Amino acid sequence: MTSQDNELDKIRKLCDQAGMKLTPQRLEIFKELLSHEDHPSAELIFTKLRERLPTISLDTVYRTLASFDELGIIKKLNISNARTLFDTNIEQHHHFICTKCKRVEDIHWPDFDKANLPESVSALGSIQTRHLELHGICNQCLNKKNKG
Amino acid sequence: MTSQDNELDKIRKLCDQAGMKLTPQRLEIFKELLSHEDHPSAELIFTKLRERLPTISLDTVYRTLASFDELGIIKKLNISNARTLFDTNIEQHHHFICTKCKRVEDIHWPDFDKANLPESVSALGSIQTRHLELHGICNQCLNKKNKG
DNA sequence: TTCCTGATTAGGAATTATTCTTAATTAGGA
DNA sequence: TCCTAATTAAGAATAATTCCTAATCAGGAA
Ligand SMILES: [Mn+2]
Ligand SMILES: [Mn+2]
Ligand SMILES: [Zn+2]
Ligand SMILES: [Zn+2]
Repeated sequence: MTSQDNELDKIRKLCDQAGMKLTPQRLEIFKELLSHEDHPSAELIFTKLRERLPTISLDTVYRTLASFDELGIIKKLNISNARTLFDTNIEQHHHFICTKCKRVEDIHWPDFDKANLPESVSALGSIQTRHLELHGICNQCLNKKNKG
Repeated sequence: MTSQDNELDKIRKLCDQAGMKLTPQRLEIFKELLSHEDHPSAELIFTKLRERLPTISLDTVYRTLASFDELGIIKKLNISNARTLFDTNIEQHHHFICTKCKRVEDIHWPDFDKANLPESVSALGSIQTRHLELHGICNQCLNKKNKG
């Protein structure tokens, strides 16, 4: 059993539990997501997918990604005010964002994930998730600067 | 000398340093920002401002807020994929965001601001700012739920 | 099988936040 | 006063996302 089969089992179960049909479109969007390790946009998924599924519509991609987000299969990100990105990695992690080239890299920091929040925070409400954004200049952009 | 005079001095100096004229529009937008302790949108500033400056244009508000952001007078926030919010508080701080009502509250956590980042992070590039987003349900929404 | 029903989709129109274009206005310096 | 560069108002344009609707699909009942 390949790792993809494993993932396909997962989506079948999740759709079933949610009472959502696993249509060919949903299945293909899911498979396309599997081939992206990073943070694709709906537009990118749509464009790639159209190569082998020419009749897919952008609306279906948006709708399906929203459903997948609700099911917890992917995560919608709000890290730029341009297009929404989707995270194919649902493990708890954070992000580094290059202010020059907008590159988004995963950051893992389990010690921080476990750290207690200040007391003043619990006074605001019930906290469910924490997400750290580190902004700066990535190495690639730093190199360009030094050379150019 | 009132606290507002103090702030007005600040904007005069900053505009001067940046070689940017302090036009009546920019001054009024700045004064309007002073009256918002929270995270107003460009639209809100525009609407409020139009009451006493009926000819102001939305474009000028957007342009000026972008300039103020570049000068470091305010901070553009990307916490939702709806309208951009601007932070009138430029001191280092973080945010709690209610997933129900979209309320945005400031969080101060100086110990975290001083904490060293993991080594793997410095390998990605040069970090300039850190911004933590805590997502959850605010007390007001929790109360509504219990009552309703 | 055939019919019915509800879910889903494709396609395009609509929405909406933001930016762009352009002509008019402003203010300061020669 | 005249010139020039910066800035503005107004509305058009852009672009990401959502909405609308008719067509398609799939599963169950008859
Ligand atoms: Mn990620
Ligand atoms: Mn704030
Ligand atoms: Zn970069
Ligand atoms: Zn709330």
